[in-house]
Amino acid sequence: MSVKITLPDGSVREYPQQVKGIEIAQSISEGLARVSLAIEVNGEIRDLSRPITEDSSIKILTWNDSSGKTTFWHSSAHLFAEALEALYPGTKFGIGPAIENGFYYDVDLGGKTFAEDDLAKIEAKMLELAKKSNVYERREVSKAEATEYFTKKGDEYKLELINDLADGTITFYTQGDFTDLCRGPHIPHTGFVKAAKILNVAGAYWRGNENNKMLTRVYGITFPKAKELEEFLHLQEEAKKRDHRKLGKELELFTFSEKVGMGLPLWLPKGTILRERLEQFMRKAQVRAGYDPVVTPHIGSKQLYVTSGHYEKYGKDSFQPIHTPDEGEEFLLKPMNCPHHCEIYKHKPRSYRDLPVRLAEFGTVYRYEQSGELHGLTRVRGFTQDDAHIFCRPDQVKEEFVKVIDLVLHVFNSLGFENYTAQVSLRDPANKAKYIGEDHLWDKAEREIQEAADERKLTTVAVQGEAAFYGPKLDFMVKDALGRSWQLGTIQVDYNLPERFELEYVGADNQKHRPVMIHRAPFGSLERFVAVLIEHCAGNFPLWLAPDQIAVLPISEKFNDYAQSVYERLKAADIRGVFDDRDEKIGRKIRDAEVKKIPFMLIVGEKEVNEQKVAIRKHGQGDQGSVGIDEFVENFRKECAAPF
RNA sequence: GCUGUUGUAGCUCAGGGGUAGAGCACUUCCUUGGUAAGGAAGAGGUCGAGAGUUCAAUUCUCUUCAACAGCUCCA
Repeated sequence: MSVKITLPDGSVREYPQQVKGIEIAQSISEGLARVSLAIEVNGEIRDLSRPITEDSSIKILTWNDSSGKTTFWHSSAHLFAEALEALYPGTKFGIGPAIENGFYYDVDLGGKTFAEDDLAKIEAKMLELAKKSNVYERREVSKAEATEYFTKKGDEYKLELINDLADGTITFYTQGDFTDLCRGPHIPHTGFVKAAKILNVAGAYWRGNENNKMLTRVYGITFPKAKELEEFLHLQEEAKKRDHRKLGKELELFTFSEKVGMGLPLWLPKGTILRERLEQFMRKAQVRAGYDPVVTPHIGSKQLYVTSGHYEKYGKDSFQPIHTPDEGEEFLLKPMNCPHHCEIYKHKPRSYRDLPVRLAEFGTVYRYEQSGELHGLTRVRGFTQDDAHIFCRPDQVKEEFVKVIDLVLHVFNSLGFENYTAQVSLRDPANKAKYIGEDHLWDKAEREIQEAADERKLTTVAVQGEAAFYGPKLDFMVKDALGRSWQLGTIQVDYNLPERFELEYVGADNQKHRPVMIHRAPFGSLERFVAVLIEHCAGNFPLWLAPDQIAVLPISEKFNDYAQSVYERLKAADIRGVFDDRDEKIGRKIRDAEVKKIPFMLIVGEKEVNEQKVAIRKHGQGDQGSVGIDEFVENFRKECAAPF
């Protein structure tokens, strides 16, 4: 008996039945066999040591395959656990999966906390055990046997996991003296691990439930070559330099004050320019797309939010009502703009001919985020949404939704955001109590979102339980410099608030009908968008956004008058910048302007005064030669063209 | 909110039971310099806040506030 094995290049080879992955690798080449970590068999990743019993399509996985890395890191989690058990006997283990960069393991250290040198000790132990090249041995065990093993070991977490597994599906993996409950697969042996680093240690609730005990989550990463670890750590350092919190401070874009309150950003003058440029960009795009700007107050009476359902849903977890001298009168800081916009819609009767009505507002909202959640500008307690609500007829929903997708993509393209994920955020079918509204309307809304996304050929991922309480969403997720994912643009279909606010329009049949609402914010919030933008361009903003576009740098005081006149001419041409007339050498002025990431430096000395020119130096690119001022302004305008 | 770590000058950080230090930034003076840091002097801090231990606390203990990492949450 033999099996037909189809390789990734389409070629088919015959092997004896029970052939092992490693043997296939060897038959291809010894070199491949040496670096093989696992094998993909008909889409399933397996140990190289497991026999293949039927005709299959396979792929030998190495470090160059992402699933090869995943397997490597998962096996490294076991190696970590082995090291931990050797150093700290009695440690109990939760789960230890591979993640995007490395792995983590949730452990119960019985009250112990790690110090710096503990981490170094663990790393050393991991490498010591790796050197033994211990084989990861797979063993199928009965539920009873598995239970017995971990009962004896006294690991209640593993027992809980086993309890949820069906008998006959349980496997153990053993390497060296360490045995773990694990479905696998694993790399052949520990010897592949040549570098290990414990990255950080944090708390994590057992099984992600905040009512459970908090375990210690240890994050680590390993590599098959020491040099790759160095490179990884170097990249991490580089990423940290792009952190918007660091750049925001250095470039004087925004700040926080304990006295003002946590999570309440203070926009500095330079950050405000950035923000206002973005607002202007969006305003123009929205006027073109048929939106009407509106303005509403920062507070609204409690009754408004009782009607919308926000009060019931978030009342206890939000800023508490503001009381007036009048007995029983309460106002809430607005957490959303939609209720206000509903009332604008309602101020007069609407005809089907008027729809869609698109009301847009840069609305500042306040949400009482948990203290541990606050994070620079990406998660704050007061922020401004580029919000709008589209009130339309049911037959217009899809068309309107698609138009909004186009607007979001226009924004992302204009700012060079290419690596976004379009996420269809659905409700959690297991927990419908979290949401308001009727099933069939939810189903309809979810369907419409997916159809609209398909129409624009967006690659989407659907995630359950991520919907807003009043409706499903299409969220545009973008990663920050440190790999954390944030929701920027969002589009939501809502059948519920129109119901709650009793919104109506008169149809062609002269009957009253209920409109549908689309909530949408292409930036999401200005704060978060700016944060991600800062990290995306590392503080080197596109010219049309840069707070300071030019710096005029006289070579000595003698040329200050000419430099000043140059600066005034540029200012008159709406070019933003600084005039550095400090008593410093030109090298110093250049350095300071470079550090501030100012796109253009205009250097003037004796030569430029005589020729009535300016010497141009571009940020990061050095001397560009000199030109007349009018010529510079003209070139600048071309280069500065905003995407609107 | 939870677990852990951290909190010293505007910024980045050192120090440590006897009321504090560096570099950069800032001010003044010297210097008038051609493409990434010229020189000198000066000023600047209740050592996050509150309480306790002590003859003495910025240092030790507790509480609290904030930041950071992760978890949980995110209209």
